[in-house]
Amino acid sequence: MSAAPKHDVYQAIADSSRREILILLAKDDASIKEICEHFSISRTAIVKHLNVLSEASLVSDRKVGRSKIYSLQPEQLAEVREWVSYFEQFWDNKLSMLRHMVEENVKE
Amino acid sequence: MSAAPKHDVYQAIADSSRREILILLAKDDASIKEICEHFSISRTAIVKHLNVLSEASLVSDRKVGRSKIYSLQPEQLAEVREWVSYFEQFWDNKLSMLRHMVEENVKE
DNA sequence: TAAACATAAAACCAAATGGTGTCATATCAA
DNA sequence: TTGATATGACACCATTTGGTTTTATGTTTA
Repeated sequence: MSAAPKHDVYQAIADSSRREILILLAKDDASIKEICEHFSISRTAIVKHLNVLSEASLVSDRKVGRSKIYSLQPEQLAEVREWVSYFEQFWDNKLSMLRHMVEENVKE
Repeated sequence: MSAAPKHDVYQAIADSSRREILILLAKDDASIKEICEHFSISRTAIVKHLNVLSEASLVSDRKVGRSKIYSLQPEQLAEVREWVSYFEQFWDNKLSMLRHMVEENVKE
């Protein structure tokens, strides 16, 4: 569907600032300036984090006037979800059993 | 429940060698030597990865004779699963809706 | 006891990471 | 047109990361 991401999604979500940015964007699209207002670090640092998220295809952006608006694009998180779910059988409980059963049935 | 991990779980799973080690340990406990046999990097590098996983409480170890046996301890992955699942509502489908509904009911 | 084995520990290194500050460019508004 | 605003682009820095090699220690086993 798209070029191989330079930064993989695991690396992208390894940083807590980047995870916070994703949570922010889940609530609403935001410009760089708006995102910066939620953090104490410099704009340059935020932009770097946004670039990492962008390379991992976790966000998209569009230019509007002099603003650059970022949107959440969470599809790549599915890879993480699937990787983690492999391990659920080892720490398990009724809930994850049910989830596994449901997913297996749906896939068929 | 336990001391705060020095390395958090997101950082621990950010590296692909460490993810592979976890997959390996999911199949069976293994000594450092056995783990090394699955990789081309040096034993020292493997030991460092194991230390990171250990600090994140994703593995435990026990000494048996001259061997050190590592075991998977996947409970901390629940944090990642929960974080990721927050985003499912933004990309997913009937399946995640069902999952969310099921979980909400179970928790009550 | 001596050789072989499995791990531990330390010193070192290049590159990546997460951060900074400064200056330039484009756009909007008065 | 001019000033304020929002972003882009650099250059720089300290620390961490992922890797190496070398040397030492503890444990079997022949």
